[in-house]
Amino acid sequence: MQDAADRSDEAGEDPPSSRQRQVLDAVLDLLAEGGDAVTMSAVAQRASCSKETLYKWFGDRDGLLTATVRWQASKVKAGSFDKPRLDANALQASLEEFAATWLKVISSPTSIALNRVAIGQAAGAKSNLGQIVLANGRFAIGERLKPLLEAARKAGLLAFEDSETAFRTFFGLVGRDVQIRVLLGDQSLRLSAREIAADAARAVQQFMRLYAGPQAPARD
Amino acid sequence: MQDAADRSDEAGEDPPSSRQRQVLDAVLDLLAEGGDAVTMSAVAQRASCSKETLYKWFGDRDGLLTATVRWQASKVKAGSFDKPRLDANALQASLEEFAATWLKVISSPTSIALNRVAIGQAAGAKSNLGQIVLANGRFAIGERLKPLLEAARKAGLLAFEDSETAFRTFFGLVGRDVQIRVLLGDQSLRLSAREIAADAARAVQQFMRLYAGPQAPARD
DNA sequence: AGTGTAACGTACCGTACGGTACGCCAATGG
DNA sequence: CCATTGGCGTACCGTACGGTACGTTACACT
Repeated sequence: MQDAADRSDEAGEDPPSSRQRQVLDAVLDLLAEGGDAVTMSAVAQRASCSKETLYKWFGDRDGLLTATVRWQASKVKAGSFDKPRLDANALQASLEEFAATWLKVISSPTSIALNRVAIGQAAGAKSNLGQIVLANGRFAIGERLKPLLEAARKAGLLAFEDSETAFRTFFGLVGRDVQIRVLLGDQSLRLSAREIAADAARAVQQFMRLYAGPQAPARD
Repeated sequence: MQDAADRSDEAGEDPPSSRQRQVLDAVLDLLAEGGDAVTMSAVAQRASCSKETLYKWFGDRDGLLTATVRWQASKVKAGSFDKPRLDANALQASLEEFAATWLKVISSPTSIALNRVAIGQAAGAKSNLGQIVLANGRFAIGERLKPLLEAARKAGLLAFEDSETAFRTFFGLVGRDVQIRVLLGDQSLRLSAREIAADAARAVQQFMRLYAGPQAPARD
């Protein structure tokens, strides 16, 4: 049977095939309609494949979930920063876009469900699903934002010692209590596109106020 | 048997008896050593009581968890604000105490485990455990902090339109990415008492900078 | 002491779910 | 046209856990 041989995907590095992507989309579907519904049988049924195939392709439930997180992350990868021309307006616009994107992601049903599952798994010692989610969420966005922050510092628009610390403040100003509230199922929190834009603008304004550099335009 | 009669605790309002508190402490124990270990049998064994008693007292697993959350919350209730004399230093000290207490709570194993369980339950439509946790966590601290913020505004130390919004900013500046990271099991985040104090001081300083009122002392 | 009640311990039931086995079909390749 | 392979569907197994039943013990009240 040579299990070890065809388990090169065990490290989770191989990009999924087209059929596999269909399966992962089925997982995402199920996830979106209530995280507790994601059982191996349900996935197999939804994706019209057999459970045995699932186990062959993904090893076990954890592997399936891990692949799903990576797949979802690969879809969201967008809006990276590459503006060589950086003035105060461009910085503000870029930061607002980052903030709005981030808010949209963390309040999306898919992300909520994924985070819930990962957090549930994080209780038990086994499984590094939480790490995967962190790497593709919080840390990925940090790495994408830092170049922008550093470019802004170079241009004198921002001033800070450590870009990690500056980013964490930005993260806090943008997310505030949103993530914990949606994760705990707070129904009173409704984020429309308009509110997201307003929140993003407010967060960026506060951030700029805390981290304004020598070249930053004077405020009021 | 008159079930309905002796189920006056079904609403979850009655304070637990001493023996019941022992049981709840057992749950807290189990919770702290890995949230997945909290099974009804494990609780019964740890608390040296029978499962039947658990069901009689708490109705079902959800009721037990709910009672545990309330019990834990009742232990943490501390450090409320009642200083009539409010100057900049007192405000800063109070805010820092709030921030430090909050950081200590959300990074404690008990709180992490409790939040994980509640988030896990929040996936399914049933159970309002998430609401309970929110009410005793995020919202409780909000209600405790707002009087302080409003007193500070009255004294001209802070300026803001809406205390809820101001609080949310404070919340974000204090918590930043801490809660999501600990919930997802990030091992690289270690919060010593010293770091917590430093973080609290930084958050308060940033907050005061954003919300300084007319009577606030000039900075640098 | 006798009776009643609360609660302990344990055994038990049903179900849900992760994981495996196996039979069948369909396409591909000689 | 036949054989091999990959994948579908289904049935099945084992276990873990929520919830229930029941016999027994310990204490309280009269």
